[in-house]
Amino acid sequence: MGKRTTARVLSDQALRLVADRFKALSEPTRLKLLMALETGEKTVSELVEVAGTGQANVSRQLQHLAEAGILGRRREGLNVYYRIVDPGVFQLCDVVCGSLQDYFESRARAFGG
Amino acid sequence: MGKRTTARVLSDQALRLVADRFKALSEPTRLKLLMALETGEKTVSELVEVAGTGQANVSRQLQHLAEAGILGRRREGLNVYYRIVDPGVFQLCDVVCGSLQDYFESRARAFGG
DNA sequence: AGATTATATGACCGTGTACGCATATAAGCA
DNA sequence: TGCTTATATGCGTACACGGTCATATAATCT
Repeated sequence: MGKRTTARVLSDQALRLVADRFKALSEPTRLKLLMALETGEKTVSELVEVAGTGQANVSRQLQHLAEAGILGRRREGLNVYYRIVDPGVFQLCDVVCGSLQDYFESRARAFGG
Repeated sequence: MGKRTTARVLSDQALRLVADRFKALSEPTRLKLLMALETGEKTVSELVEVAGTGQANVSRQLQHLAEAGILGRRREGLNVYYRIVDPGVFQLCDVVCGSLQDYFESRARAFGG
């Protein structure tokens, strides 16, 4: 699987969409919420416990992720349950974690690790 | 490959690193530069042609990507060549593109596509 | 109806950053 | 030494956005 010889071509509009997807994952708070949701749907209150920030902010970040097409929303009485609807998210995290591991391991070796 | 039953656990520091990686990919200009580099290393001038923005900005965005560990830098005379050093980048783009495709296709079906 | 609980939203502040303009640095050549 | 070209950087501006506080909305119960 070498380098491409033909350029990947995406319209500016498509590029904007891809960039927005990445932007949705570019904040620790949102990543923390996603990790908490990996084991199943949770209410906003439950997520506030985990997030380490206020309820208003959690509500906003959840909305952000929902608008990005990553989360789904379901009301049940007083509670609102959020859940992951885009299965690709954790694949992305795995790839990034792998890259970071490679990155730091190579630097560790550079110092005689 | 179903849902995890045990929570993914990443320290706040690790979360920051992952978020920063995603942030590096969260701008159309930077994505455009990466796509242009997929077929091989290029000089800043060549990249300015593609980017649709000024030389100063291109230089900055390249630096941003280099500091994120995604690009490498090599000087040769007057020119500076940038190249991809993190092979995971395009895997990430592919996953995102796949997710977006699923997303819009499901919405297309909702309108009788 | 009113009281209570869960969630969302308006207003605001501070910070980060993309971009453009001008200028500085680096490298090669006369 | 200048002169030219390629790249980087300081500065200013505009804007987006995370976070907090206070308040609004939604739903349930008495």
